[in-house]
Amino acid sequence: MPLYALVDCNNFYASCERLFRPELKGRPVVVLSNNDGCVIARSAEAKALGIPMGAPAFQWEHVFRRSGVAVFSSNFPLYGDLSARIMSILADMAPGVEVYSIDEAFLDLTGVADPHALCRDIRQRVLRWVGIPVSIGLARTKTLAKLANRVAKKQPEHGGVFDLESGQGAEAVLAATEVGDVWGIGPRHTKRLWARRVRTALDFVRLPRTWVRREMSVVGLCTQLELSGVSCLSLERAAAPHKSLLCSRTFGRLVSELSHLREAVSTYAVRVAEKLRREGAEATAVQVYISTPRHRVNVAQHSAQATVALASATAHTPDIVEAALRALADCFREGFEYQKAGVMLLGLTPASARQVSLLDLAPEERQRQRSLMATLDAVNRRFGRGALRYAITCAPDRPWHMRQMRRSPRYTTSWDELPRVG
DNA sequence: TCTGGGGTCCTAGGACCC
DNA sequence: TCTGGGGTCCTAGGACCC
Repeated sequence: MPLYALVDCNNFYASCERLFRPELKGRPVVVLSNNDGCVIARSAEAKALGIPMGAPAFQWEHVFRRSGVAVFSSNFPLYGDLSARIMSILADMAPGVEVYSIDEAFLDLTGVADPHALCRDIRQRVLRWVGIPVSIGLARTKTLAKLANRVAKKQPEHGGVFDLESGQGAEAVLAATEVGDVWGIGPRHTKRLWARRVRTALDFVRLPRTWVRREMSVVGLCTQLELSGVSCLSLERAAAPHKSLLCSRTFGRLVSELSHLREAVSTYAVRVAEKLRREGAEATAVQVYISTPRHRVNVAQHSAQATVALASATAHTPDIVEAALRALADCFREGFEYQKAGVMLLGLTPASARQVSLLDLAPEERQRQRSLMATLDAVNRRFGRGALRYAITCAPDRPWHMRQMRRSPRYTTSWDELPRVG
């Protein structure tokens, strides 16, 4: 029988921030999304104050003040660095690891003699070496391991590790879990399931397979089978190459001028092209989207997207910027106040295995472009992002720049911001 | 005044081909 | 009166995840 573990960092971003501010132990901590828009992580104390996930920050400002909540802008370089340290510990200790997200990993513990003991050791080591508390759930399928993880988190008496295969088994846990809390069942399906009086994970398992297949596609069926103990999802040891890459931002304030949108879109195009080269990939199409605020009534709304195909697969920034600006011209309408824009690269292929096309540049010209980009990336790595910049992406302090008023120092990823000792 | 960013997969329907 | 059928590819939209 297969055995999976799900390792999940507790309140990851909040735990990261607290790591460097020990005086915040026991105090409520929240981390805000980009643009300081909404709450994306909460310490246990912040949860106890009733602050929900995704809460708009401005609506909770009074609670932050009244209850002495430590509020941080998000600091993804810091979280990414701590995540990498944790993942490398897992890779050392477990036979198979799938890094599922920045704060989660599945382990394949099939055949391990004492999996529960191993998980306790993992938990101890991550806590001691990195300082981040994790919870671990064990079960015969990934979806059940997710469920077991919830139990490990919610019931401290288990010491942070819960094994669904021992004790009274899965059924009691399924009966005690709301169907919407199951991994793979989102708000839409939850609503429809409630309408059919399906309230718990156990109710869901007992639905006819044919109904689940028809109404929730093979994805829903897979979830149902996994909950019943039949493993459909296997461990993906190697990360699959990306099929698309995106850079998008909400603006610091609304933008109606095309020239500002062109600056923003160019900036995002440059950024996403850097990601593309870091992955060793090339794109075959560029998609741009722009939109006005979602949450307003009585204001003219407009959102649009346009896709421009590239002549051939490329990772050359000027080509990508040019295509993005053409797509933007297709989307843009005069007279609207835009709040957000994004640039997506589609049809990604490995740079090493490119298709030869009649429209291709001469090989020497392509080589010239590649060395130019490699030089650019090297300079920006060495001297910081934006050391070498395209003219159109423009200087700091543009009106569309996002707000980020409360960022913590980049303790582990920026020489200027290392923590001081003594 | 103020509501994130970055992904994946599935399905239905249309275009197109033979 | 009668107006094929099957396959593939692409796209848009929906749903989910963290």
